[in-house]
Amino acid sequence: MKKEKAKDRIIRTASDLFYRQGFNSTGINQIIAEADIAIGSLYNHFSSKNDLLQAYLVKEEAEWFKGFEDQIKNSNSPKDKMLALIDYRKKLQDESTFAGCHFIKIISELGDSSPVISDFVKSHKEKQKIMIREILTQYGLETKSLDIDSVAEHIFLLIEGAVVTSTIDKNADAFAYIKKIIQGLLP
Amino acid sequence: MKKEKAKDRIIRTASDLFYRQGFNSTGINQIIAEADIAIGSLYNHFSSKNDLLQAYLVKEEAEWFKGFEDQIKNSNSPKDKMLALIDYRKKLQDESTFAGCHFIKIISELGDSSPVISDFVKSHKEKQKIMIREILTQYGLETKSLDIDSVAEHIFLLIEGAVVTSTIDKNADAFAYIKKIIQGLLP
DNA sequence: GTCTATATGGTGATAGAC
DNA sequence: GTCTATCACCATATAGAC
Repeated sequence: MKKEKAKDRIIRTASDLFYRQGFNSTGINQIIAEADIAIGSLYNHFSSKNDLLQAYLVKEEAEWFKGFEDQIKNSNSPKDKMLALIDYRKKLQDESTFAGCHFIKIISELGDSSPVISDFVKSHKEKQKIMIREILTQYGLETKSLDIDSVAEHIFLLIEGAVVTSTIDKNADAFAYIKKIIQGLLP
Repeated sequence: MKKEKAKDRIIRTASDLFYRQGFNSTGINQIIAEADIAIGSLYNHFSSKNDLLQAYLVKEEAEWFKGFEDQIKNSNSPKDKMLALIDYRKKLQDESTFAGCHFIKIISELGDSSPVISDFVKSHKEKQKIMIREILTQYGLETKSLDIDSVAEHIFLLIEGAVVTSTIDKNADAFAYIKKIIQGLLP
């Protein structure tokens, strides 16, 4: 196994700190200390702290979809895939001890002060919605009673609600609720 | 009209800045400058920046429930009250140009670093849930088909999802969706 | 590419005069 | 109760040696 490169160590450390402490509460000095790297090296790889933030979000999005593909591997029916999506969001919350969604967190912290970040997050959530619609589409023509757009939005909003609620409550109860509801929504 | 007192001016200014810029991005110096107050006066009224944060959240909660009472004034049926709740959350988002929920924002920014704040937010959301259950209870015994706890949780999660989604999307579309869904859920 | 040293300005908080 | 002056520390970012 090759030694982890400086740049990777920086971004891994920064990601972890941004997520756990928040972006503004994480200083450059802490990042370089925990990554065991010099400040000059950091600014050699990243032009600014904001640049590092963008790299963090890009990485998280890639890992999000990769992790979901993993979760869904053994699901065949559209219904199983949708339930796997709920299990996946629940798993992410469990494993982080309910630290919340990376993307909701950063928007909550930065507001609209950085349009690049706002646009990225909006686009990320849009991708998730599209994914939900694609799963619903796999039901095929036989279930034309299914209003795909409406059901997709309903499911998406329930999941987002469950994620923020479980973050506040520090437990996964909300996921049990929405799993039951969504099972009822699907044929 | 009496002149606004120093303490009130401090908390009003701080609240506005905490909400728009975030807590960590707002410095004491900015607060005293915009409130046109000396730093010694601020620390005379509040023992720390965290103390000011608590005062902000307490004030926001009081205003939240007061504003909701106002919104609901002309609603008689339980159904109208529930729809008024959705309109109220939508109105708060519209008026703040989708700046989001004060309580979700602060938890997203601080994580679990301040248990006093975490507990306060959790308790605030619990109060909202209880309120939803109370409205459902007003349907009375004749609609025993209504599983109050389940429907309350369903409605609550949809609203929370709509609030975070509208914050990210910077539009109120999600509220139109959940209003339709919730109308369908209620007798 | 990585390092040390440093620049410049802001941070929350305190002391003590009036 | 409000003020000014000041503390000790930390922020992000840059310069230049190796």
